[in-house]
Amino acid sequence: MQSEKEFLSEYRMDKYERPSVTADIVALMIRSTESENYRQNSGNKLALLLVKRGGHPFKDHWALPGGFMTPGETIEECALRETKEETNVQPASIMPVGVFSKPGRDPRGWIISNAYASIISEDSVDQKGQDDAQDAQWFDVEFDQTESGDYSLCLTYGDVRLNALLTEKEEKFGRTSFNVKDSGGLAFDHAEIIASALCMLRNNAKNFDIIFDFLPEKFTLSALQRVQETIMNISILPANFRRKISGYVVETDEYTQGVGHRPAKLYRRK
Amino acid sequence: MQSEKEFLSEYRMDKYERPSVTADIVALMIRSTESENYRQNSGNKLALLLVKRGGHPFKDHWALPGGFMTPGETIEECALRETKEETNVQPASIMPVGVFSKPGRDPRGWIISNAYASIISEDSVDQKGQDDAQDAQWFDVEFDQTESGDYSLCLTYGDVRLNALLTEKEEKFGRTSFNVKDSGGLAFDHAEIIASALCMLRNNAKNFDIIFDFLPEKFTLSALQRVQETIMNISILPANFRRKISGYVVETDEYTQGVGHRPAKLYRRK
DNA sequence: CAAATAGTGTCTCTAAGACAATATCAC
DNA sequence: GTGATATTGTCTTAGAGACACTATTTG
Repeated sequence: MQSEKEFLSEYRMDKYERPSVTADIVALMIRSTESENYRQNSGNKLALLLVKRGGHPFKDHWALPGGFMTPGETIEECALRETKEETNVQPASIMPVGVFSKPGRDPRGWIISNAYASIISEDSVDQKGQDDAQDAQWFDVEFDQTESGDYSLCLTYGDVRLNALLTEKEEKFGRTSFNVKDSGGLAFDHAEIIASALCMLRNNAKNFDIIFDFLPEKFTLSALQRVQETIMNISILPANFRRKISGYVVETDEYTQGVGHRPAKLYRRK
Repeated sequence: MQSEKEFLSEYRMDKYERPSVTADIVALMIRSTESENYRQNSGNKLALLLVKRGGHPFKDHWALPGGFMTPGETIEECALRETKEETNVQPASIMPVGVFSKPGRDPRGWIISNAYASIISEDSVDQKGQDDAQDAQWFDVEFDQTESGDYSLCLTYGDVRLNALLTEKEEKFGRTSFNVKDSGGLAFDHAEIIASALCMLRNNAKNFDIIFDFLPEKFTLSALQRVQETIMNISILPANFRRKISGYVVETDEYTQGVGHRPAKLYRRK
């Protein structure tokens, strides 16, 4: 009779074929857009980090940052490590998006992707340091449902414009999955991953689960409101937003200064 | 300059070390418990399928069914296949629970688990066929929060009683993760996986996302209500449940028969 | 008729959306 | 003062929970 110790010493991992496992990162940030009027608050745009692929496959196409899982780390640690490597920043939080494992999704072979959304707060990003370092750029994100029911994902950076088109495949357990009609030039199945992540982000923004992570520690309520509006692509009446959020924040005794209008109290997450 | 075709023909998958990937299945069913009174409707209990391990490691311990992912299938297909192999039944739906990849979680080596909850409707299970076939058994589930804030997971099948104890580690994005204080004899990190799945199940039962999958195509509203009550471990007033569910069901013109009291209309999912 | 579930109506309370009104700063 | 945002208050409406009541079957 074999003991467990004996069994383990003789166990061969290469008995079965194994896939390569990656973590792919949907790194998201909310950027403020300058307004022409010095009095007006800045607007907000959702931004997504893409990397231009330097090698095959999908050479010169834009792709999500990510990389292979290595022994001794969890898949979440892998996602954090990859985010840090590509953005030079510790994300405020990472959110699991799903496992993408359709055969043929990667021409190199059997590679399955664990997708994570990485929430980055604008103030923590060293815009310069990471921009010239490599072909990584923050793209503006537009993600809308068309009249026909399909979803249009539009990513722009300067003159570069990636326009993907997707159909809703299934809506289960609060997660939406997609079929890609047109990848818009994005590498692999990354259009599908991005759309899934954005849908999930919108769902989680409803209950204030992630909106704090886009902002620094202290923030105004209207900045927080703009984050939720930007993510969910809706507009909210300030009075109602304040009432709903009141249970999730605590006020500090600090105020904004020199904003050209009445200063706002700064709040902290409760 | 190398073309993509050339690159791919020379690409070696074994350049990096790779993990083994499994799908582990939290197969759940709602079993009706007989009542002593012929007039009373049957009660409900949540049941979970466990397999007694025949070989090392964790020989003779109870574990979740599951198995290694094979080339040419998605991880969801793998979960469906494994469920079918262990329960002899096509699950009504599978719900992703999470990826469990902590180093050391499996003594055999680098093995990461994709956990899925499989919802099985009672009428579809061939209780006998699968029971004597192997050491797979349906356990009654009790999952409660104690006064101290910890969670107690109690699984019983006849005289077998597995009693696990867990602490809440984190609650993010509507998902709860756990630390295992006492595995109760369950193999690997399966106590942690089961607790995560049950939490997620409760969350999804709120919005009626999964409760239909536990029942046959046609059902009474009170049966549906008992499913939600069983999963969420709460009790609901029938009048209020009917009002909330009314938008998600359509009535048929059939009724229950010979139940010892007023017959109920059968409904179908909308 | 009794026991049990099926099914309806209504009251209250809370929370969300709409909107009006006031407060306060930089210029 | 003007223009902008900050902040508060209130009206209305939708939905959830509680509860009382009626309906229908089997034995």
